[in-house]
Amino acid sequence: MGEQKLFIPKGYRKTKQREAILKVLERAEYPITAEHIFMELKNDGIDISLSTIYRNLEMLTKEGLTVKSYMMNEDKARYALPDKKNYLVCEKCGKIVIIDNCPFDKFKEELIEVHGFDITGHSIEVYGICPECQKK
Amino acid sequence: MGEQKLFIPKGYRKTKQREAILKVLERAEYPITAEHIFMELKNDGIDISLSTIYRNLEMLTKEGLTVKSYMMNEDKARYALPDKKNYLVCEKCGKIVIIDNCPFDKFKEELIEVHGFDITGHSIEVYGICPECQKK
DNA sequence: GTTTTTTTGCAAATCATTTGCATTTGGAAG
DNA sequence: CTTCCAAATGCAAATGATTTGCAAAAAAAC
Repeated sequence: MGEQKLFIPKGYRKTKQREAILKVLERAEYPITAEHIFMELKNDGIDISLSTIYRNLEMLTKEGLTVKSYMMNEDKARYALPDKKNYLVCEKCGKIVIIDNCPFDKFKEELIEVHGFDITGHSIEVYGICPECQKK
Repeated sequence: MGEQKLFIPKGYRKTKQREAILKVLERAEYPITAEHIFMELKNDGIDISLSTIYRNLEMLTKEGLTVKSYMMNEDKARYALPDKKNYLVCEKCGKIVIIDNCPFDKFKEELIEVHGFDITGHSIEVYGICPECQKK
């Protein structure tokens, strides 16, 4: 199933902190914050410094292994593997649902044609009310 | 042409600072930062406090008159009128181009069907290399 | 094992954004 | 057009996420 193959990019060393961070990102179901990773690891009994987490997230993002994003009304960055980059957020309960078949791909061609850009990436965030909250 | 009709939302007072901020947002061609508004107004000879700008942007965003977003590799928020919400960013020169005919609308129905969300908003950010930078 | 270079942890520094509070202002009511 | 009060502003201080300097620890190289 959802097996990822996150690896430590070439040129960087393999450390237990680095691997632990990757593991948390792998099992996360949606974009998470640095603080979230910190807590998660604390639960796992792994002691790590927040700055190490930030430094690794910066590296991973630069290397394209993770994607950084911000959620509406939140002041902290979230990080996720690229396949969890597009998501729906429920404005009531905060539930986050990943958009699997990214609708964007179908528009890519159109955008290239209209604007002439060589497109390298994108990020889509959608807000709404989830089915459960609609019933209330 | 591009005439906007930004107004001060009902229940809020008309102040010269508020109007000045709205004016800057109207003439901006893409999402701008609070600092940008501050500078712009300083140039216009209008003296205003940064906190007033932040307070107004928060209000405008809450009222739906502006949209807040973050750009890749930037740590500060940007604000724009809703029609300038979706844009392309050149990774080389930083040029920003607004996506006029938002491709998203075509997917809205599909998303509603698949996830059952009642969709209230979205934001799309696309990265790439602009035509000029491609030539270099 | 020893050396070299990267990574980490800690504490202090940054920097965008927020907040408390006294003062000013808009505009409703008289 | 004066009076009055809530809303808005400015300033300085506080906040909170993220970054950074530096010495110690740990990888990979030798």
